[in-house]
Amino acid sequence: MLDDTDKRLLAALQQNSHLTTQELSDMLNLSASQAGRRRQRLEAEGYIRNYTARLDPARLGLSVQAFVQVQLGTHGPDQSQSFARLVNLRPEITSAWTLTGDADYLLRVYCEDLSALNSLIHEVLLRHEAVSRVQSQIVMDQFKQDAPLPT
Amino acid sequence: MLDDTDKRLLAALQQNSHLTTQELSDMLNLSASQAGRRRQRLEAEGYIRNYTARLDPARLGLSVQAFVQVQLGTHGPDQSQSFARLVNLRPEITSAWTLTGDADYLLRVYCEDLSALNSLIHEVLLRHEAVSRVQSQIVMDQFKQDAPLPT
DNA sequence: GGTGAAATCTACCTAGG
DNA sequence: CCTAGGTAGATTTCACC
Repeated sequence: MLDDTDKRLLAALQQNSHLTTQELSDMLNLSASQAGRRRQRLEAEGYIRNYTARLDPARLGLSVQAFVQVQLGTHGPDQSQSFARLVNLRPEITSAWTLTGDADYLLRVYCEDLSALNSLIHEVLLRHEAVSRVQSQIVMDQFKQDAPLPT
Repeated sequence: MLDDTDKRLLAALQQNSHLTTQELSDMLNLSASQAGRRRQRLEAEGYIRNYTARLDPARLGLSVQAFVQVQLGTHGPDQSQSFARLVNLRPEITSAWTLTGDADYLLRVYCEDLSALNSLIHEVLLRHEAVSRVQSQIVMDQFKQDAPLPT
């Protein structure tokens, strides 16, 4: 199980994974070798899935973010698989979840502009045979952003 | 602007930010010094916001993920600020967005179990004076997960 | 908890277009 | 003059004590 120091270490790495073991050890009141050893143990035990770089969407020219809810009209496994393949092909769709409810999907999308979002909805999603309804909501502001997981 | 090598570098770092400059240079057919320099330049120009560790929610005992939509009944700036403060206080809420529509919020939450989610909804969110409606959908499956941003 | 060898990063230097 | 590749000193990691 995780003690309090483990939790603080995981919280710190979620905010900045480029902390050195020396910096970590200062934050946790540990020696550098102990901080490094804890990090290795938490990685080996599967608490840390991977280390990633977060980009700035606006800096990349991706000015429109949206969540798109999709409902399928026909609910067979074939339709679901075909829809999943479509989702995986589209780079604007960065994440996709299956939600409780009747074949209800939630997509997170990043587009250059509104017309690209509309094109995705009308010329890609609604064109798919199994899709019965699409509803999008554009993100105006993200006022809490990827806070550390509650441990 | 970004050339093709920059884009591939950013895509690689989004999937594994612990790649060494040597590994990056192999992937990009560059020398190690050039790969490191490009990385520095992209950081300095603001394309990379930060480097983070992604944890495994299930490994941490967070077995329930959900998206919660919240509508406020009264729409003044005071109510919004008060609601934003509440959101920031709750560790289960890891992200929060303001969406198009009338004071409509989307929250991403991670809970230990269903009862913790219900407690968050009924004893925290619905207790707030400005909240008029709360609708939650539980994540059954994430079939696309934080793909690299389309560059 | 500490230490040292190995790996890694990065500032500087040189070469080529 | 700008971009690419090489090198060496400094930093960081990690296996061992």
